[in-house]
Amino acid sequence: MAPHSAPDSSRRSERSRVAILTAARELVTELGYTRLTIEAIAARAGVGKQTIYRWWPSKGAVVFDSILTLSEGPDGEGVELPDTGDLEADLKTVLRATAAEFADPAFEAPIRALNTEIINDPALAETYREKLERPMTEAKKRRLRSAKRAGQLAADADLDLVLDLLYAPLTQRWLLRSGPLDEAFADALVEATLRAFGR
Amino acid sequence: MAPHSAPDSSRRSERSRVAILTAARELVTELGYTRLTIEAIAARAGVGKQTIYRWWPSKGAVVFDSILTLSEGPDGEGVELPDTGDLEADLKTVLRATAAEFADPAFEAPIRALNTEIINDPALAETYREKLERPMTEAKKRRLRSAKRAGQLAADADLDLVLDLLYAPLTQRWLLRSGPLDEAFADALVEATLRAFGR
Amino acid sequence: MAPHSAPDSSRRSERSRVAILTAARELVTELGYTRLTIEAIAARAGVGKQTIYRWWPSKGAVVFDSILTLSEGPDGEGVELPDTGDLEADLKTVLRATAAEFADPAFEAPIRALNTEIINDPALAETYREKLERPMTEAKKRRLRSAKRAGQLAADADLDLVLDLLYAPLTQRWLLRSGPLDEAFADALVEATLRAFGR
Amino acid sequence: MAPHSAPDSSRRSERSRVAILTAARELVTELGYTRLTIEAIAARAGVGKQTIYRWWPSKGAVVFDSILTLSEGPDGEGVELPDTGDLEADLKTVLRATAAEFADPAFEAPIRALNTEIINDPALAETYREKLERPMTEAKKRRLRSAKRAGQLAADADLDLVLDLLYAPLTQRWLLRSGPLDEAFADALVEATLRAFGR
DNA sequence: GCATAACCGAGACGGTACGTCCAGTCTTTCT
DNA sequence: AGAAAGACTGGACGTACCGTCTCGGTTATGC
Repeated sequence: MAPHSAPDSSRRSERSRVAILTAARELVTELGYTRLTIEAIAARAGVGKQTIYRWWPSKGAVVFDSILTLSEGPDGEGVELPDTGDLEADLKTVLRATAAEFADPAFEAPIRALNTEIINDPALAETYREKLERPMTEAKKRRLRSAKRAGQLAADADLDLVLDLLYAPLTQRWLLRSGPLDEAFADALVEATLRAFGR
Repeated sequence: MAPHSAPDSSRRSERSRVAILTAARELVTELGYTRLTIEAIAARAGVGKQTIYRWWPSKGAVVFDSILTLSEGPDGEGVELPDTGDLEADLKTVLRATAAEFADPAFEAPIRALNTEIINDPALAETYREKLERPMTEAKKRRLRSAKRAGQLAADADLDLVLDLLYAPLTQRWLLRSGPLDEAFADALVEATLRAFGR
Repeated sequence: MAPHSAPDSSRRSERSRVAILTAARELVTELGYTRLTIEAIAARAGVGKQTIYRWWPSKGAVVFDSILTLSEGPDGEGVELPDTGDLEADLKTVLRATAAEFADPAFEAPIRALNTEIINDPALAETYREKLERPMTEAKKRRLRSAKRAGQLAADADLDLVLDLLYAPLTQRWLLRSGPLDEAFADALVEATLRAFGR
Repeated sequence: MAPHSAPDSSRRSERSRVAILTAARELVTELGYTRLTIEAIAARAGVGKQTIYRWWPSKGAVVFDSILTLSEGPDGEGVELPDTGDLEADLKTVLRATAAEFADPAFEAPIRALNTEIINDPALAETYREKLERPMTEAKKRRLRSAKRAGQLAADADLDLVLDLLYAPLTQRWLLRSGPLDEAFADALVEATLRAFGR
């Protein structure tokens, strides 16, 4: 079990912890991050404000934790990308799925909230990379290494750079709403990246 | 001259307008966007709060305008990228410069503030693209079209996609602090992109 | 007009001032002083809490002011005791009236509140003596001096002491509920005091 | 021994009881009654809050009990006033001593606290009269009856009234800080009272 | 050339939320 | 079972800002 989902202390009320995280997730979806308040979370969760302040240092930290619980199945570590043997097809599948996820209104508000916080809070950014991004990044790199072995990716390709080329434009367009986020765009990203690093 | 820098009315006090924008720029650097308040801007500018509310709809709009004045020379439209005839060299120059700008503490706080607002405010995002991004994008595209003519870039290359590949990873790394932002990274981005779209 | 009933500033909202004082008076009667809260006063008065904190330093000060307005007719200074020429009869009238006032539930809660505050706050006690007690004391002394001139009171009687003997036992019994507060007691106080200082 | 000073149960920790009462007495002196909190008492006494709530119904009750222990010698009933045969001299001695006690800073805070509570809590007032006041009152009355027998006090004097005249002005002046509390005042009270009830 | 209306600085106003403190209750662990 | 410890819900505290609203005091035309 991931450590953040366990009580920090044996005295801690699991009931309250879950109620707070649930309320935060709901409210950030309903109101957006800026209009979300600690008082509203406490009220919705049926909890004293002090219980929130006792266990989280800031609104951002609560929301962050509430998002962590979203993306966490029974086995938080077992993320794996499809590997059909065809790198281009697999990447297109994955990027199309990511683009679709960005369009899902249930994810939109929390993820924008998360990014808002991360931009302005280096400490939270560090936690984010550790807890959320790294497992995903590792899974992606495993797929890319498999592609290298299969001769579908240049052996000397910098995997971090490859992932940046694939994902940064997608995230950027979504965050700044600077262009369409359709499957054509996802495909074009994959194709361009593989032109740069393929073989 | 851009309309936002001109008085909206002949009655408007230019002295106050400048004082407010200056105070906003200073305070966002000192405090960060979140801790910045309209009251503090008014106090620092020696201005009544109403004068701010009269001319700007939100804190974000003030900060946005204050950043506009930053990036505006005597002629806001005349941005031009270097064109030595060597696309790769020119792009590396420009991307290295962009990376350096991101590291400048005088730019850091306001630009983070700007991005925070843009993520959460679609209307502001639209204005941002119109006023700040488009002129830059146009200049970049002019340079890329020149490269196409010179046979240094594929004739059918999607210029928006090329620019995304070049700039999104840079911006992303800076915003999320997810990796080093050095000249090697800038160069690698240019090289990869040209491998994908070169010839 | 007494100074405390005028706005401290030309900007001050008379409507709010009166609403706050009225709400305080009502609430102290309904809830008692201890259970009275600034938040409740603000809510009942339809006023922001800050408006209370802007003009009064403490809950005690608000309640005190609200009581001042109680005991203030169109002419705050013109208190006068009856003077029929018969000191004993007049004092009995006045002390009986005082005892009756203590029994009036509309006065009970505020006056207990006032005493609670005065006991623990020397600054408030000073204001109390200045604003509420002194006018009353002066009126009482005027009556006693008239009695001296009429030969009904020893010429060398210490008027402060006489007033203490008359009033302190009454107030004490009421505050501490240490005995009956009836007309017989009031009469006995007057008789004893006149035996000590009469002629 | 008075019941409040004995454990209410054989299980009760005498160590905790004493620690709580001591902490309460110290804290009321240091902070005054209003700023005194149950939490602070528990912390200073090294005791769980529950232990206080288990044995006392309110903050006032704890403070009251802590004051009882102050005024309680090995034999709580054995108070006796001096009886030299000279009533006036004896009363002056006692009233001067009372005035001096009021001036003692170690007594000041607790006794003000006690009065604050008594004014607002009829139940506590009853207990107060029973436990603290009555023994003192009885002792005083014994001395006055002795004076009656000696022909120094009118045989039909209402002893409660006599005591009110002697003590209420003293207590009043101290509580409301309405005048000097010196020996001259104590003497004048005795003299006036004996003029009213003497012979 | 003088009124008059928009703008200005100032700051009080009704509110909302903050982050803290404490009340009084409940639960866990130890003795 | 009582006690120390301390987390819990709840509610008030006093503060900071929000965005709105007067209040006088300049301007700066436009009648």
